[in-house]
Amino acid sequence: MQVPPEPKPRWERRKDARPQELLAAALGQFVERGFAATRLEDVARRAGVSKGTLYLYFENKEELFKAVVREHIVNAIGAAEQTVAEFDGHSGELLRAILMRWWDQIGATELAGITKLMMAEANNFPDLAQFYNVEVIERGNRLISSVLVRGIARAEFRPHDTEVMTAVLTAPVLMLMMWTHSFLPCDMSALDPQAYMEAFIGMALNGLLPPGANVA
Amino acid sequence: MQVPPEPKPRWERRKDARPQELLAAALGQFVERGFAATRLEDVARRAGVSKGTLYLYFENKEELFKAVVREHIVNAIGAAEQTVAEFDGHSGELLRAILMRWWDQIGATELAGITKLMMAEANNFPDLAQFYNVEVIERGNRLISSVLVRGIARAEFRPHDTEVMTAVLTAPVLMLMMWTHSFLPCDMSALDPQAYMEAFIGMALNGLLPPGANVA
Amino acid sequence: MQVPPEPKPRWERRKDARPQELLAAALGQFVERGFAATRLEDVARRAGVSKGTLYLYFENKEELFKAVVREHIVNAIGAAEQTVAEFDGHSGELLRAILMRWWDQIGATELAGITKLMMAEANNFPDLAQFYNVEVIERGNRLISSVLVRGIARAEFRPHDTEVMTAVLTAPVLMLMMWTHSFLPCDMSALDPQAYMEAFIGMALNGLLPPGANVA
Amino acid sequence: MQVPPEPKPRWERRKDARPQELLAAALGQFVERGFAATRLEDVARRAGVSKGTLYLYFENKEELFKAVVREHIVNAIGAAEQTVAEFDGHSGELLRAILMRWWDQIGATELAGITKLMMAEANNFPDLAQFYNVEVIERGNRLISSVLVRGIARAEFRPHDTEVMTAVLTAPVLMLMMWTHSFLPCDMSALDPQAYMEAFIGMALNGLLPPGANVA
DNA sequence: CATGAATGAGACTTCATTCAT
DNA sequence: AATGAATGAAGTCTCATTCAT
Repeated sequence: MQVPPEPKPRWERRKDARPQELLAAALGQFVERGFAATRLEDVARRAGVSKGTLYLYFENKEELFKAVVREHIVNAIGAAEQTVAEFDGHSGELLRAILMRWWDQIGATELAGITKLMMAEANNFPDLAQFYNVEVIERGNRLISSVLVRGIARAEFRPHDTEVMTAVLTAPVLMLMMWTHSFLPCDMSALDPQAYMEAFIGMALNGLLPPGANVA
Repeated sequence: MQVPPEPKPRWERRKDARPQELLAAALGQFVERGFAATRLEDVARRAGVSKGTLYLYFENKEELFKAVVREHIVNAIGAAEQTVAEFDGHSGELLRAILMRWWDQIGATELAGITKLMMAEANNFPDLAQFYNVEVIERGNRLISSVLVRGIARAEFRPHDTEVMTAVLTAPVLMLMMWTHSFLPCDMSALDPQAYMEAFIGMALNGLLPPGANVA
Repeated sequence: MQVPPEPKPRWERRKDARPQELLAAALGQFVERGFAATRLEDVARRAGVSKGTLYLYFENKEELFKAVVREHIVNAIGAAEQTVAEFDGHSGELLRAILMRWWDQIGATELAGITKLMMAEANNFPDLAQFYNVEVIERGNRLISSVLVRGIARAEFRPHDTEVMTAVLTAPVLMLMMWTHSFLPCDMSALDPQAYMEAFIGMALNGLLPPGANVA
Repeated sequence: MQVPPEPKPRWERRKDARPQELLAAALGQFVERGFAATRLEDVARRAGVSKGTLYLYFENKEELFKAVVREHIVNAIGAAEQTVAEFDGHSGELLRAILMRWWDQIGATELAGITKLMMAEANNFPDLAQFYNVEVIERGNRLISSVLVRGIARAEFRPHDTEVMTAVLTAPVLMLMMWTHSFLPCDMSALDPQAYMEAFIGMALNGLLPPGANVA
């Protein structure tokens, strides 16, 4: 016999769902306007609540932003770390998989706006920068680096400085996110992200192969 | 015989110099704070004039910013176009030269802050975005593309979509500028620009070579 | 034979105790922060209930405050009136007793904070001022005055305007309360209340004695 | 021949007078409402300027308040110090003079509201309390104490602890100020300040005289 | 009885822009 | 040409009070 999960009264369900709704609204607004230019009143309106309600759930604007990042970005990194740990094949394929997945799950979504926002405003909000650096950047870089180290160890990549190469390899992806959320929305020069990613990864893998392994 | 241009009295020369001083002050402030966060009062103080004086020379904040861009960025592109037109050698070398020069003359200087600023705030200031896109981005992209076209035509590069590859190739440089003016000042992970540029260009040229031309 | 009042079941006793707990919490918060600056949320938290509960027992902030005053201050005055009625000795001793008792039972306790609060905020909350004036001030003044009248009648005090002298005599005590709850907490100049009260009463009694009765 | 003082242009005169106007408006508003309850917008309206103008002259609300105190209170103390230094007569007369003058120049004026305000809100604004304690209270107390010391030295006062007595003697004056700006405005019990001061000073001087010197 | 989520008016503070001098 | 005083809209955050559950 099934005991249906006791349905919470609407009012309480509301309470539980509220933070998610607020975070979703905040994400949208932050992505559209940036951190400084986002008005909490707009976030509230977007979530269908009053200004004051935001402060029931988040201490202030910065904490609201951090919550958005934790909710949407930090989790995704954990999943990627899992993938790397379990992968069993050519490091070039692993690198391709990780980068494409980064693009697909973050870069191609609204979330890329957060990455762009951080690059754009880190300077003006040192606390946020510190937070994001620890929770996202350093952790993400470690992930990419580990793939490069693996590739070199297995003689699938030519030897190189993996720290620097990590910066080089992440740059085009980051840049594509930036691009997508800066000039592209002003409907300037169209740019096909898939083609861009393919071109970049093709070139990169090619450039990483050990001497003599270059192929068409 | 040449008649030397009558030397202006000092106070009048000062009058002519005034806009330059204002632009220099504005550049510094924009780079440090970004467009929105720059207060005209700070620009004025930095230039040693009053707030009102700014409005004698520039209609408003946006026009002041455009003037900064014209003064410092647009000119540099013209010079680079010259270089390309006159170059006579392997396209890989030309590409390397153009990219390194971009880095040295813009990326490594205060001016990179403008590039970063535009990526960061284009969304919030569509007029600026439009202006910058026409005057800087499209023109700069045409320059890189022309080098790729040249390389393919001379069979020095493998065939590829030059538009996309331009985006890919500019990304790491742009990204390094962004980086330098976003997280690095918060003294996070140090990153050696020279090493970064070398790694990137090395990889890129390697990846662009025609099949079979790969070398150590 | 007395039939003891039927003992209420525990949960109901708790119900009866609830207002007392709320008043205690309110007293503490009002004393610490003042009337305007006290947040009902803090009162509620301090009492271990929710904000809404306060409104079940008290119509609003002002009524809550009035209840605190009635509970803690008004009662004390009644007791003092009793003492005066029953006293049988030199009026100087009676005055000393009343003043010392006022200090010991109110001034030296948390309750002095209410006196201070009223002086501080009467102006901004005329309704509270009116209430406090009738329930506390006028009644208290009548008490002191009656002692002075008694002293003059018995030729134990020199003749004087008892209304004015009441104000003069209450001033140092009131001031000590104010002091204790304004600058002293900021740990400024220490001041020994006992010494202060002794000095004041000694001087006052001395000043009140009939001509020729001055003693060391 | 008289050279009329060159009349400043209206605009500049305005600038010079502006801070005084603002301080006057602020004084009035602070006295009427207290510190926390004073809205800067009201101060501005009272001075006939816009809200923003206040911030041209004073960094924030606290600095505005400090400026009011410096302008109106601190100066008065200096003058009183002068009087004491120059006085040549019985210390009782000096004490009477100082206290009456304090009342006349501060207590009976709008400025008493500042004294009341500080007692009322010192607790909630520790920075202001600190400032006021150093600039006003300690300095004022030193002044009174010095008179008592003088009186004892000249055998015009009975020996006593001058620190404590200073607190006792200032209390009635302070209290009268408090009174005037707390309950009296609510037009409660009238109280004649002159009679109050006379009664207090008479009693106090009487109480301070050396043993045996008591007179009618 | 009790809860606590929600509201919304209102406070301080900032800054691009104007304009009398 | 230059000043700098003045404006006022806008943004973050607070809190007494209400009300559905």
